[in-house]
Amino acid sequence: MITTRSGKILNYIVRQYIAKAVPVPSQVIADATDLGVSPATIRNEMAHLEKEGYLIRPHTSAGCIPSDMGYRYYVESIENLTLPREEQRLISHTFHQVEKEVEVWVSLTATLLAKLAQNVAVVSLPKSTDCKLKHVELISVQDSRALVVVVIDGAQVKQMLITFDEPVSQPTLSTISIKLNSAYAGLTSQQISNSKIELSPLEKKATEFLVGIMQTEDSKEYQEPYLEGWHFMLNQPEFAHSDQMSALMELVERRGLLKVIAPLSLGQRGVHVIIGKENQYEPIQNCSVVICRYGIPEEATGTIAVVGPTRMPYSRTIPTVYYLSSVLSQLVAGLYGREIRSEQD
Amino acid sequence: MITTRSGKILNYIVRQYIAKAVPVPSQVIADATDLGVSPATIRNEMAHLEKEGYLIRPHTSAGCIPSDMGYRYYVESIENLTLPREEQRLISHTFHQVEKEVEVWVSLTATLLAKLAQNVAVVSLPKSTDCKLKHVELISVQDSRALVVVVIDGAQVKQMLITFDEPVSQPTLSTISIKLNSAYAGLTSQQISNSKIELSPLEKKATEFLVGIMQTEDSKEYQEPYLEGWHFMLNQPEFAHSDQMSALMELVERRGLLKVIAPLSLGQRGVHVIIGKENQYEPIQNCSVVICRYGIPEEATGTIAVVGPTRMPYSRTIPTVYYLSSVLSQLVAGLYGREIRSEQD
DNA sequence: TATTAGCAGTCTAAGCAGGCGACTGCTAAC
DNA sequence: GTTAGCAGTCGCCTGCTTAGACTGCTAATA
Repeated sequence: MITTRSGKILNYIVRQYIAKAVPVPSQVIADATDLGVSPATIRNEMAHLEKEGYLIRPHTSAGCIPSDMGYRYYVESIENLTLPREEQRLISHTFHQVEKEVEVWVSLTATLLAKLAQNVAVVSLPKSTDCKLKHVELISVQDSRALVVVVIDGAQVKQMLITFDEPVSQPTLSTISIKLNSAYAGLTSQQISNSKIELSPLEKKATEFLVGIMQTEDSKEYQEPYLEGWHFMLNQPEFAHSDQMSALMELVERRGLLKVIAPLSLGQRGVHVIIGKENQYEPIQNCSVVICRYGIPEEATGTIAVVGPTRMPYSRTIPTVYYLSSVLSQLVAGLYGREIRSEQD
Repeated sequence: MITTRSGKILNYIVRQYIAKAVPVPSQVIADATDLGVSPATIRNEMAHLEKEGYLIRPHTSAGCIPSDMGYRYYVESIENLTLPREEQRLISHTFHQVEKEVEVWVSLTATLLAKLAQNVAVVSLPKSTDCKLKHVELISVQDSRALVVVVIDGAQVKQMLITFDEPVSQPTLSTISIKLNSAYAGLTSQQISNSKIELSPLEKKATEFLVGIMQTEDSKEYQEPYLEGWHFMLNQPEFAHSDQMSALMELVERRGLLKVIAPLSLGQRGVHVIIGKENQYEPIQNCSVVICRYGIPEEATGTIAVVGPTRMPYSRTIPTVYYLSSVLSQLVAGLYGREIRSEQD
């Protein structure tokens, strides 16, 4: 059971350890806090906290470091912080200066987040649940080859090469484009493949590809997120000289990171923190993940997250993730022709 | 001056050191080579090679390791190897199984290359020197907002959000698209902005954006290459416990790697190897780069490279890079409606 | 002159002992 | 419940020693 005083002590230990990465001795706590008690008393409390699992002692004659439980307590105590106005302004300013493209926004978010959180940032593109066709265009590349360009609701653009059995001219392709657009605009891949309009063989083939692209898009979960900030992690004392780093990177490069962390945030609003062993997958069990969904619920959402050592400056990371997610949400809402009121304004 | 015998010895030392990562003693050389001389003689030769700068001795009582010069000698002696037929087939097979998209090809190349070379692979998208417009399309997103989708020669598709001063309907946008296409198709950004046709204010604005996108594309040098294989590098004994890794990663994440290595291969055909201090930039001076251009010279080219420790299996890496570059060249040629004969078939 | 055997010399890596310093845990007093 | 004080523990650093791995040199040999 945690009392007011032991809570204060635990809190201080976590903050101090996050800042300095060395075990915190009782003397320092007595000096730095306003509890007005001696180191000996602090030690008694520390012994309690250790017994209850909030602290870990690397060895008998050393100070304490927080356990996952200790971090958890700390994180619960600091939630709903907001980013200083000043930084908020700086961030939105940066977004106003770049091209208006989803990819650019997401990539910028990753860069900013990595820099601000001094850790690995992971940001996925917003993904529609069941994407709707906005526009399709066929463009000749070579005699019998053409490019199918598909614009999906939410300003996503996908393309694919298609090879017909015979040479097809651009005018023919344009005619097909017009027909497909008028027939399919606004529909989902499901609806398109169910539609019963008359199609020439060429149109049929184009439709097949169109449906294929949209289905790929529908089934694409958490692919190729934007990743930044590896070097920050390598600079952390707990990773610099270990080979855990290598395992983590391999996970990432096999496109596994988002698959591992994203499900944790599904269906829940707000920022979530997963600490150490709370993670299900071994390679990140000495990491913490600060994660949040963004976008328009039920329509198009993405994931934004920070991965770092459990010893992570949560009090900065959490509001940063939160603010960036709300900025991204607003931008994405624009693409879908919606306006959402930011909760933070 | 290198004699036949000292050449053989140097060669063996390099191969052995690449394989084992430990200094090579004279005894081992005497045992493993067919020179029929004693370790003492080998030592004399080694002393020569050291004096001339081909070898380095980590300390007096240790075997030798190759210097950059030593690696250079070795690399010169093994160039124009080819990949075994079997592996070639395996690779092209893999390419036949994926979607026909440049991004997918390039990404697959990076993945394969990293795995085959067991090091960091860097592959940039092919870039046209002066890109030509293939097709442009305006698609309504929200009342006064639209998406400009631009297809560039070579199957690259770019898009950008545009905001008009007033709401514009999709039919109006379609009309503009048709006009712009008939006027601009096949032209470069230069030619488009010079063209003197009558334009409505809306068309003018669309043209501005179109030109903007194309110019961005023209000026985009070596941006956002596909990178894979970091974890292999972390596993290398020379990087596992050093912080050179961190510097290298930072360089990469500031989008600097290709800028650093790509100029080295410009205007030259074939595979190039840059060893250690031959690199101009400090963070990669203990790395080697195996690099090659691919694509259609004077039209659209990209870069494919492997970055790894100077102690790198060149005899595998060089042919792998070469073969993958020729595969990519052929694929890209298809997109531009050309056929090139592979030099390797 | 080129090669070689043999040995002394050099340097690393690994293991051990001792001392120092940093904290804690405990105890007994307040 | 709190505290001072002290004994005890443990990690870390230093210096020392030893074993082992190679080389460089020298003098003999073909």
